[in-house]
Amino acid sequence: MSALLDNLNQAQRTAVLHVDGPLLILAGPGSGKTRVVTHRIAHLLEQGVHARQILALTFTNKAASEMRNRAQVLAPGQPVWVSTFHRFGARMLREFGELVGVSQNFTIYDTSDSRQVLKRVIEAEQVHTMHFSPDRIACAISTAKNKLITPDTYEARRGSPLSEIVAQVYPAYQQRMLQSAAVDFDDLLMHVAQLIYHHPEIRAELDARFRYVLVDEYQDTNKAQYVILKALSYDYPNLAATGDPDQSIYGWRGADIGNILEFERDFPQVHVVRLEQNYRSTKRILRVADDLIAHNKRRKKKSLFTENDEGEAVRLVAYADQDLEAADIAQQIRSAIESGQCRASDFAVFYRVNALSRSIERALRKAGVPYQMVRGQEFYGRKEIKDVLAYCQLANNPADDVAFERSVNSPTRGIGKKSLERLNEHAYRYGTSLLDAARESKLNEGLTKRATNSLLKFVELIDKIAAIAGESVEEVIGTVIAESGYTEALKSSDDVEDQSRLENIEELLTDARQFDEQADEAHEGGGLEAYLERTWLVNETDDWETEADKVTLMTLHATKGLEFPVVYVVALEDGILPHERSRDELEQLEEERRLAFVGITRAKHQLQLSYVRVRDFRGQRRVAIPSSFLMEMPREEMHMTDARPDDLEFFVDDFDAYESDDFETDPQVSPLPNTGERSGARATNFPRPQAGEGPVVRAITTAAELAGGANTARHTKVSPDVFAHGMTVIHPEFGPGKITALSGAGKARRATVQFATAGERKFVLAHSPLRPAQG
DNA sequence: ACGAATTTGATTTTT
DNA sequence: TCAAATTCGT
Repeated sequence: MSALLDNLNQAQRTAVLHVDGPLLILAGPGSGKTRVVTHRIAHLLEQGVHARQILALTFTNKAASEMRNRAQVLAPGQPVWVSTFHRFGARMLREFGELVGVSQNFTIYDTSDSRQVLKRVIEAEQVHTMHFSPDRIACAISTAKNKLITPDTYEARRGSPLSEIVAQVYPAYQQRMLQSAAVDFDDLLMHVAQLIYHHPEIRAELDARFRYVLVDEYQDTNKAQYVILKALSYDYPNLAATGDPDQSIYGWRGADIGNILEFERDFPQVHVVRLEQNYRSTKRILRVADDLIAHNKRRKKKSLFTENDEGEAVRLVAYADQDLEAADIAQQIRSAIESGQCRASDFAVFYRVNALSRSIERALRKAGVPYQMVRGQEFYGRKEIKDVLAYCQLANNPADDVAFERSVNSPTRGIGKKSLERLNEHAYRYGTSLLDAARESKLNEGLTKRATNSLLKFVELIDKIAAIAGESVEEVIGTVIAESGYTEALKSSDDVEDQSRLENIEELLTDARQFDEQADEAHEGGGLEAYLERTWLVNETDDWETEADKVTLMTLHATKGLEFPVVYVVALEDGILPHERSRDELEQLEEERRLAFVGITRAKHQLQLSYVRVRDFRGQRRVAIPSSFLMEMPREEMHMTDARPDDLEFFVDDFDAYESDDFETDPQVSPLPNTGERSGARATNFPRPQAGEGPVVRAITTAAELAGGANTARHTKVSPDVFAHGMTVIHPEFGPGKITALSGAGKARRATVQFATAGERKFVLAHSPLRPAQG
């Protein structure tokens, strides 16, 4: 017992020793939250609480396995159920789903699958979607589900065309999903909430079953999750929520920060514990983070402190472009490793969007520094993997029309669009699944002999797979591969892509084998459905090798809960962080600020923030503006470096703006001394907006936006529409050329130009320096 | 019906 | 830039 409290501070002990009644742990970054939670679990067990009565819920699989493992160490042999919300939902639905219309063998559709369904529904219902994309509609449906608005309770708001469309599409979509025995991610929560709401006896049973519920990252819960948690904490109100409003970064997914801000109102008898001592970062890193987050209006004030060292100044570096940014970071890491003081795994590079990883990757590769990118979804999301799994899915759930459409003609068996249309008609008329429609294809007059034959053979194959579904997963998938002809089609192709597809399928088999072995060892779980469920709810992020000695590259969202000795956050630029889509709304802007906060507070000893003057993004070059967040950090904690290369010709040539007022420094602040650790680097003033409203840096954005991009100042005079096929044009670098192809209009207008000396090039005209030749 | 070729359009974050 | 959608040719 006493061992459990060793090395814990007062606040932490209070939390660990809390047994009954609601508990709210407000845990700042690096405050030892996971430690407290796991120790509390161990303490509960010591107090005689049965392991089965404890339920710990997290958002990510990564967090779940971390917690599970650490609890395992403290209390060996007492298997506490640690699960993600979605897995928990899935488990509940397998048990009780029939009560809300969900078949026991349901399939979980990922975003692209459910998007597919939505498109079909829109088509079938002949809904006029006006200018709203399926994405937009899907998003609205998702938002509704997160708020527990069901198809019957959804009401179109007057004056909102989108909501009118949703009111039409949502019920049809949901019906189609249920018909296919499929649920989407949001359904996993919504159906459970519905279940509990409509069946008080089940609610009571679950409340009693899970007497002690622990929730991690409570600030990220949405309404559905909130309702479920409350329902599980009614007769036994032992809900322990951990979270930090300042780390709420999933508002866009329906997370309601109000849940944590109002926890005390929801549970008046709550015991609140604040963990404010940080054990992770240096004083200076923490002050930078703290100053930044203090700019948020909607938050609970916290006083973060640490007894750690003062530490080095946080570095803020301005680079000329992303390649220099990447190269310098790679170089820094490389020399630190070579000096023997650090391992590659001490370093992490964070960015706002995945697309920004490219230059970093390239530079690290070039510098010979090992790295790993943590990106979700990749493996199970690959086409070939989904194709193979679709056979299994269909065998497990014959109503799964998405799986049917995916597998029926890959590899191609002569069942094309027309035949599928016929099948769909038949299925619609008789209210059957596509698989059953295929079974009856002899009765379907619209089908050709050839198609009928293929379909019957396909049905036979699925039946065969279904028959052996009880065997090991490896065997099932092996059968699919052997009998579907999928790999043969790949083997006979000489496309290099297909070669790697084959390898991926091999890997899938290995994965399945491992799953079988694990299930065997654990004497539980296993089976095809369990495996499929894992592919639906688990991504690679979860088996990210923490052990490997590699630099970690990840998006800011993926960093939550992690820490690294040295952290780089790149692209602190306006429009990237904060992201451009969050510019108008204060709430969203604050979320971006929290995102930056989360990234910064991952750093233990060293932190470098950087931005770039010119960024190539989505194939376009833009003059970048330093993030406004940089102005909100305390400059006395930071060391500013302007890493301009000595030769500036390139930029002077291409960017008039570069030497203009736009980046002029604030004369009132004296420059920091140059420490000269990098050649060609000089200390400079912090770029700030000029006084008064409408700072000059802003002016660029506006101009750039007006012209549909940057680097247009010199070229705006030439409208893209003056160009015509066959016209002779002049390019400042490539010289004269002839337009051989044109497409698009306005700022999207593109041209292919055959140059006399430089060969063929393609341009987006609005952003190119091309001009018609005179005369 | 199929695959190649071309065009278009869209790009945050994740269970 | 890159993937999806559409058109085109066989």
